[in-house]
Amino acid sequence: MRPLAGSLMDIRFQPAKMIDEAVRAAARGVEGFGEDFDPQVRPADPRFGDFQANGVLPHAKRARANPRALGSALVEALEARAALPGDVVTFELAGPGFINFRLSPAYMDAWLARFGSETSFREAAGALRGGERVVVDFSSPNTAKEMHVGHIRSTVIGEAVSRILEFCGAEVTRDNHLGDWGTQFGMIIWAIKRERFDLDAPGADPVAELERLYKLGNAAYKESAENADAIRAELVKLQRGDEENLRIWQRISEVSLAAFQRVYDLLGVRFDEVLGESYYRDKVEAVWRELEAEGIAEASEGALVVFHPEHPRFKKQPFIIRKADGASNYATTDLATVADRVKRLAPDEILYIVDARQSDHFEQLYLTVEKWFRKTGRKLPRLRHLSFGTVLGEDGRPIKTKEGGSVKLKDLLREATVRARGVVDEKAPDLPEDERAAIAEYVGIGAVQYADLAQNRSSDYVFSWERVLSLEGNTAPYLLYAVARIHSIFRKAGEDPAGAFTDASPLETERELALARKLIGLPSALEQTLADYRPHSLCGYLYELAGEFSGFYNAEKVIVDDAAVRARRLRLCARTLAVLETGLHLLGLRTLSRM
RNA sequence: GGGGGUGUAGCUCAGCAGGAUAGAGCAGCGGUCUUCUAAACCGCAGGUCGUGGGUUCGAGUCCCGCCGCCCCUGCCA
Repeated sequence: MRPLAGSLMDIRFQPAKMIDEAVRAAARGVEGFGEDFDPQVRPADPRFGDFQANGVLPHAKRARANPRALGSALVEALEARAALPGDVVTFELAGPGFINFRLSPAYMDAWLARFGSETSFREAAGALRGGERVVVDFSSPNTAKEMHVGHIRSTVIGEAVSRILEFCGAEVTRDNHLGDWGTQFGMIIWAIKRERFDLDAPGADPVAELERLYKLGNAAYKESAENADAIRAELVKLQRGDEENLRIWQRISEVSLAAFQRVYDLLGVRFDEVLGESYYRDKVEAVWRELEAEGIAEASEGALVVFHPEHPRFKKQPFIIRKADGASNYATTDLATVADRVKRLAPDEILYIVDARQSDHFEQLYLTVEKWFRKTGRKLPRLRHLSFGTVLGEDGRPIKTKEGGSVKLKDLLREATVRARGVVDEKAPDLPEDERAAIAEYVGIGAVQYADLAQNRSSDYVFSWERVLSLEGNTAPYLLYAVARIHSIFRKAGEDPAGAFTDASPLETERELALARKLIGLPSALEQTLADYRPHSLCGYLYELAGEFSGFYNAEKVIVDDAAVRARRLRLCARTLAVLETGLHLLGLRTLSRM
């Protein structure tokens, strides 16, 4: 005999799944439902319950049946099966044919007892994406240049998506696909040699020096044909493997990476692989050879291109994989990259966290890879371009400095910290200096990360310091404050959030139940976030949870004399803390115990 | 010209494969600190969901037309 789908002895991390399975099983025995019936179990408006099944309505429509009649037959079958006993969840037919489900307070207590820490959440969530291998391609700055605001969304979203995937059981490879083999190197190398610039003593701000040298070379290139020839010659020497130029190039990469790493450390970003375009330089020949041999690529206007005759647009718009001058471009390296990743890592999915302007490029890349891999018998992973919009200034134009240049990421993060410091000094002047500095960094940088993540990634967003660092609304400071307040409660109570709270009496008040309901919504929030890789879903959930907590905190005294009430409220606090901290960590933020 | 994105409250945004009375925050107005952090909470007010059709029991969500803004459209990435 199969164990019951739900019982207080066997608490599932995802109550929605428990309900879904029970409804499907019940439907199999009811006239009018087929195997294809999808109950469409969703989190519900609290007015109606914890979950609702909407599937009866569209099913009745297809079957030209009365939805109420179908619905009540299904509800009866559900009652008869006892897979969802009344001490676990109650349900009823409502409205035109919805089925509303309400988890019992006893079930909520049991859930809170069973799942209580980042570790237990991680274990349970591991089923969501267990066994999948995913490559996440993100950040990808160009060496010899500063990281600027243009890199922030890719970096922050990529890290958050990676963390969430890992948390849900996937085996993730984070790859920083650096732009480290471009034409800029001819200019820089030329300028470095001319200045006899010492790359081993590059000064306080090495990347700024590199940018200066690049500009010098760039100006010289335009200045005279003689310079231009010399600069091109340096690039050719590098690409042919000239030892000195390769050594300079290598040093430039090291200096750049060290600077990137400082930004990554602030943002909590790490990579498993840093394979820039240079890594693929001996792999592009094979791409050209294979695509030509398979008849996928053709010569056109001197270049090697791929057309897709079956596609309305790409039958005319070429995917250029070799320039007329014989050089590779990013299409070439992206093709080589997919082949290399498939060979080494055999991923099920590759995610490209790249801005929306490059969607044509990725569409063409996928079409090409599909044909190429099919013909050559390679395993085709799912390829997904997770596009995102532009960061705009308050004038609605892409964000720039007053001078019109691009805003450097390290300057942005520094300004965030400085601004946050001002608030900390005002709000918490009694804390020691070093702690105020730490709070300012966590809050300031977290605020910038969060502002980016809380926004639906597909739209542009307007960056405003006032809103980012606001202490109200869906912001990092608000969430971090909620976390700090909960820590404070435990300090005051002299208890440990990791405690067992065995004395806890059953949840009772409306506020308690509402908060518990929201806590149990974590799995649904993770699922929804993963469904389309949109971290703002998780942000929205955390914000609602923090709001629910604030309401609870304001209405119900936690530290009370009655030991049982105190224990159950402390347990709610501990669980809220665990979910908030888990969620914020998944987004890449660092949390605080005081602020 | 073709394609993609976007248009929801004064502002910034949510609204999950169509589902129950469209939600937040800011700004505005009014309340709440002798009690666990007031960086908080509670309340009031604010909407022809760009626009015109269509599909159906039901449309902010799907389809078609139109309008505004952003972006892409052969050798940058």
